[in-house]
Amino acid sequence: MYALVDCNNFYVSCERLFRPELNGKAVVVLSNNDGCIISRSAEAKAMGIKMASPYFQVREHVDRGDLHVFSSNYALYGDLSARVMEVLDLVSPQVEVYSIDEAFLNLQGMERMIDLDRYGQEVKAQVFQWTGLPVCVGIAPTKTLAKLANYAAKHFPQSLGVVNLSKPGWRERLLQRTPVEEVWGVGRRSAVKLKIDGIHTAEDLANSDAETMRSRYSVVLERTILELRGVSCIGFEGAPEARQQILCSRTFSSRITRRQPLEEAVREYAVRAAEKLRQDQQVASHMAVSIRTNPNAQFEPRYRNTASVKLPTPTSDSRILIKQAVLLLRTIYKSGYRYMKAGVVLSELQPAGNYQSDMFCEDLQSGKSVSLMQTLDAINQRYPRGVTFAGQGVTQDWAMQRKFLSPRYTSNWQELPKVR
DNA sequence: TCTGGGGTCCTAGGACCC
DNA sequence: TCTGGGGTCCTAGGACCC
Repeated sequence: MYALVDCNNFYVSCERLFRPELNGKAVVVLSNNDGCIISRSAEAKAMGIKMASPYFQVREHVDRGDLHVFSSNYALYGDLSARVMEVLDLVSPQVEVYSIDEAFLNLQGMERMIDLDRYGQEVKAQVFQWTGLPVCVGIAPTKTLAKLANYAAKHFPQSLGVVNLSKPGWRERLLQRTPVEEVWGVGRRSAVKLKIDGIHTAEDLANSDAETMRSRYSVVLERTILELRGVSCIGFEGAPEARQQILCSRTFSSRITRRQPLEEAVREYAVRAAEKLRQDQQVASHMAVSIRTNPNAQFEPRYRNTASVKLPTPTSDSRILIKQAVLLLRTIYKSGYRYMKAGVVLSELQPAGNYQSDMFCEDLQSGKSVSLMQTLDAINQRYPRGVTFAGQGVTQDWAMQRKFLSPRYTSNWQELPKVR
């Protein structure tokens, strides 16, 4: 038995926590660079504002004053997320953090000892009391059904935010009422195809022939079908697996037309990726750099390209990664384009200090390199951007735009909320 | 004018081995 | 007219998640 605890409109709820006057108002949070809408309050949804729609399409509402808008503030959301997870750790024996705003609880064996509906209500009340953030809870024998239960808890107010599908009859009724595209694991592409095949509801999907669906769609969809029938195929993962790749990419605040600022950006992303790598105590042996123009632009030349390299020996040294990133960029850079975005991907990751070195190459991960990077990280942790590489650029005019950024209320002494 | 960022898993097809 | 059978590994691309 699983519970899925999911925060309601998480980013919007985080912003409202420190701006309570916005409760009951239409609020949205934008993606990086103030591009798209990625979180909406119930009121914003009711206005017909769609998920992922570009900001400029709803700017009218903002100008009229009937919509409040925030830039993404990940320092704030990350900190509040950690607090929610801490509460869940206290109320549940096993927690699997699934994303920034949701977690699965493993309730195996508990159903015989406690009333699950009441437990769900207690979890919800506890998170709200200790963090101020509203959550909904879905309880069911498989993860896919727990996701569905959570969907129901959010959509049917009479549920009071908790739905338990282990009660007889509930699962069938919910499957009948749920459109197939709301099922976890059914994306846009499959939903279109499923409807052509006459499968419109979660119930239709659960009743379809799993074998046939596997060959017509995929083994992933077959698992979803079994999960909807109550056969658990997706296991509980208490301890998170080591990451397989680290990606750092950003859209620029405005288009870049020269090589030099593009190189700055790529160095910056390589440094960011290397920092994450060291944080995970891993090293990488593969790197890719990609650049692209605006794929949505109708009337200007489009270009996108990626170059990659296998590193001679695995490393997490920023200096080496910067150098490689720039070399890769120079192989794909073409002048005459308006570049919109660049990215760096590190892959083939392994635990640091536990890899096969190359007999014919000098080991890049020498003792001096390790202690230099440790020093760098220690300084920058205390004083963000305290030490940078000159090539990362000083003014970084291309850096992303966040015009509606709220203070880092919980993670920066200078930005603590003031009570008058 | 203006459209995010960071991940995972699966599959098909090519290249290769004996 | 007619050219085997059984594998592995790698990569790119698609689909999905939040």
